Amino acid sequence: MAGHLQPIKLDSYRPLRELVCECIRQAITDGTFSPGERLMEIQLADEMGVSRTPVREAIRKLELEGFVVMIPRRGTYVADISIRDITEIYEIRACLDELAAGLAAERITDDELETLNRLLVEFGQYITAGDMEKIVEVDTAFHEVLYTASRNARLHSIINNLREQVTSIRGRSMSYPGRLNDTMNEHRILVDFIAARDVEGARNAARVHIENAEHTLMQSITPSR
Amino acid sequence: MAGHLQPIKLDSYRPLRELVCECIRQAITDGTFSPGERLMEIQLADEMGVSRTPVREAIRKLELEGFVVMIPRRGTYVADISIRDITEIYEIRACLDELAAGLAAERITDDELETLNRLLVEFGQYITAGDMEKIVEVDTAFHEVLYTASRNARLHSIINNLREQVTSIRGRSMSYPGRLNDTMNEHRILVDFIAARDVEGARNAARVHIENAEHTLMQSITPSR
DNA sequence: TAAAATAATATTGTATACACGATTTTAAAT
DNA sequence: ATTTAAAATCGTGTATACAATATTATTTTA
Repeated sequence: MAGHLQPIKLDSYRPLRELVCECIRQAITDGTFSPGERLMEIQLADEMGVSRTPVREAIRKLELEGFVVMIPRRGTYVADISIRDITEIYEIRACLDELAAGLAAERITDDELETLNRLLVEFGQYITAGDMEKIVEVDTAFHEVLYTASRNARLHSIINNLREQVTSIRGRSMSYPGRLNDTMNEHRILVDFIAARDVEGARNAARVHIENAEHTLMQSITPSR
Repeated sequence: MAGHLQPIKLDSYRPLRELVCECIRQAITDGTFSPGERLMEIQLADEMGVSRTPVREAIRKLELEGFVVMIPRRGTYVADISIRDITEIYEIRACLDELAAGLAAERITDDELETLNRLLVEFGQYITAGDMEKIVEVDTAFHEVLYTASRNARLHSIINNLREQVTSIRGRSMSYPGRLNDTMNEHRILVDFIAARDVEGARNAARVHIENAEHTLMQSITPSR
């Protein structure tokens, strides 16, 4: 096993299974658990200081979200992401992000537009400062506002899920030379189209952005082949 | 409570939670449980002759799939579908079915194409015979082959989930005058474009089909307003 | 020594027991 | 009669216990 999990702090009012689920998901996306690694219920439960019951329910959820793979009677394994997976995910995302951008161009509020512009400025500042943690935070906030502006909660959650499925490897893509600035520029273009209420322009900008992101991700995964 | 559930037959090798999950999902989609109805774990467990554990895990899954809504410490309720939900779902489906049709036009095998044509013929025969059960069966098989042909398993499962979320009310849409024949014709057009490997044509046909299905569904839900 | 069979162990699947919180019912007071 | 408070009831949340199965280790046999 790669690393440790911190014990669950049950200060919250939320069900344990939720906390446990987030804890394991976090551990998967931040690399504490490696792809293919086996997750054993008793071990996880002990490390987090809870019983197997909430752990099991959390694992069921993670299975649906695609973070783990369950083989009945055999156990649970951290999902391994393949080239094929990335292709599938970005095939769908190109389509859904295009949809979301078009809807946002029609439905976004002035407040949200202002927030997007502010986040873009912050994004640039953190690139200059080289603060990776903040960059990820601002990027996440940016997409959150964008997808909210589509006014389609299901669309929002489907895209979020697809995004999360590649978070474990997105780090590599972000450290790809020049990719951060490209990302910012592509976001800038997208926001400008949305601000102009140009649906077609926004859709194209979104598609281009996703296709570039996929391309970089692929490059950073298969570096020297 | 509306109706009864049959006890789970554990002839199978699959985990109980899977069987229980399908049983409850079936009961929701076929109307045994009404929207808004409360689902109580002990009661469900007793009716199916199992313990609460697999029932709970099944409910977690159904929550992720959108069939039930859980309020912590309060209970589980059958999800109620609203006009807003339908709008959201079909907004996404128009986009994803378009994608799937385009991919299928590129990737379908001759065998699959043959199957689609055969299913279309059967569809027409069952319309003439007025056999609703068989119509649903053939329709499901048709879409299954189509989405498989897209060669994108995630896309397949996302669309399937969106489809299932409206199954509880799709019955009304299917009994809408003339809709079945329209459906068949639209499928015919789609298959012809796919057979001709015409990606753009297939995409358009798919979009039109979904938009029409949504329109009919809306009509049949708000009949006299 | 290698392969197969059998025993031991570990882990998942399911059931049950207990704890906590919410809701409802009942009683009392205004 | 209505409102409030308290207690009882009911259901979910969590923990633990038991059963079934898969894996590993060991022993036996070729």
